[in-house]
Amino acid sequence: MPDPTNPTADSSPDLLPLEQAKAQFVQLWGATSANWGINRTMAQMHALLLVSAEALSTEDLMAQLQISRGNASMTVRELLDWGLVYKALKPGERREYFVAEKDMLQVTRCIIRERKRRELDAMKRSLDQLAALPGDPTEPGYREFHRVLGDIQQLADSADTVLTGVMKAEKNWLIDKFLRMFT
Amino acid sequence: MPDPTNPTADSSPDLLPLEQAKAQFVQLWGATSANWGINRTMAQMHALLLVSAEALSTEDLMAQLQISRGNASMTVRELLDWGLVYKALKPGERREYFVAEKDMLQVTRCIIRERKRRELDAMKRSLDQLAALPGDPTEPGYREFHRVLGDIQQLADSADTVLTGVMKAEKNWLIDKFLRMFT
DNA sequence: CACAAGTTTCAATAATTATTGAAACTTGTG
DNA sequence: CACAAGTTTCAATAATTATTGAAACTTGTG
Repeated sequence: MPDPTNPTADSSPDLLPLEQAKAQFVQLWGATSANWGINRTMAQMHALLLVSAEALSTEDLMAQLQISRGNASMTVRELLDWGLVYKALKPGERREYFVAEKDMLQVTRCIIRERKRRELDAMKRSLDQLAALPGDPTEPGYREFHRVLGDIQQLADSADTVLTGVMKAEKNWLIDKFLRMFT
Repeated sequence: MPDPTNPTADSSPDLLPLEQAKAQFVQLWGATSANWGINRTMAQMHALLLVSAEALSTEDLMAQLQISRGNASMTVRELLDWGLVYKALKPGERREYFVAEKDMLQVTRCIIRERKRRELDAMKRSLDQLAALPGDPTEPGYREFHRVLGDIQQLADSADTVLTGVMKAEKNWLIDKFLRMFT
């Protein structure tokens, strides 16, 4: 139900240019996340906190993203779990505030750590199990199947090595190395 | 509606061990894909073709994955688009058969190429647009916002450099380099 | 310990995304 | 060019995933 009087629309003329730019960034980040198996609200909230100069409360997040209290609560907790956002308690205030980790290298590390743990590590375990299944080496497709499996395991190992390396990387180390490698 | 007489269940005793292992691999690949914004059928079909010694027809794919003709047709076309699967026409046969690209380095390249094009390149364009928006540098959050934006652009550039490098990499080059880098 | 302020949980529901299957289309062959 | 074999399209529907919002819970304070 589009409401032309609703002042939260993107191109609303009563937003400051900076606020408009921020809103666009939040939208962009949310849209991008769809391709990566991350839910839109989480990506938008992360984006919003990234470009906020001050800490935001659950109320602020609800208002700015137009989401329910439940959604805001669960999503903020998930961001805390990932290590992408910290609690910022204001002295004398009951209400909790949140700030994003702003160092993008640190952000990258958090994301790699979580996704590696949830996906790559899990997949490697499954592949190992699969490769260990008994089978008859004289069966026609046996050799083919185990070759493909081995190749995938090798690939997973390479990915693991690279991701672990990136996580350990110091600031600038990464870019230096890669530039040297690829140029 | 589970049907205990249905012989397509994973652990069916009338499947050869190898067939069971293949089926498990197809399942694993399909489940993993959920985290990556790739639909399950596409991942399962790719997995099935990867571990098939022979070319498979649309009929074969429908039967083995228990999917409709429409789904099979659209998914196989998508795999062709990505360059992950080739047509294999059998002389004297009307029906089309399909084989997967089996070189995993080549597979990696295809996937990187497509995802980079669809996501990273698109995102970089949006970020550039966003950074070019006019704004008042004296506004309180202006500096903060543009710093974050710049950091993200830098990160995107690094990712671009790395991915482009991987795409150009020769066989073994990649693993050699990475092992040298990270060990 | 009663209460107010705030947070979390989770069943119901909405929104989104994937799949079906029948009709339309294409293509090769007698 | 009629027909059979096969393929593609796409509106309807099913399955999945995200969100709401009210009730239950927690926590700090007078």
